[in-house]
Amino acid sequence: MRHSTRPSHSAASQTFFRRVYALVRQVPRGRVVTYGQIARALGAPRAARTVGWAMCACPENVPWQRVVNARGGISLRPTAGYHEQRARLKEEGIRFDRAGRIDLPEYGWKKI
DNA sequence: CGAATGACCAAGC
DNA sequence: GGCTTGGCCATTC
Repeated sequence: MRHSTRPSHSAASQTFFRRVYALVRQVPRGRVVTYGQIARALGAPRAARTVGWAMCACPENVPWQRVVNARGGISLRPTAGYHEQRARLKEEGIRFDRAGRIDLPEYGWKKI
């Protein structure tokens, strides 16, 4: 559907960001995915940084807290955002080890 | 259009 | 286990 009267160029573009958000929205509660996984799933295995940039501008309907780095850690520096993400994940039942990292084999979203 | 940006990643010490 | 370095890439200015 959609013949969308897009202003011009890039109907296929749709912006990489948008696809990132669409994917993150599918991550179930209590599960996490990494930036690299998202990049690979979108066909851009080397665009993990871009995924991170996308999260920086992520809209409200996206469970951004479920996106962590390849080591199972929270990428945000120990700021308010860091504590909020950690609190939200704990609230979803996810446990952190002493180094503040998540066990990806256990909590990683299997579907991706 | 060139340069800067950034919530990454893998490899090396 | 932790810190540093170089490479990556879509988006913004």
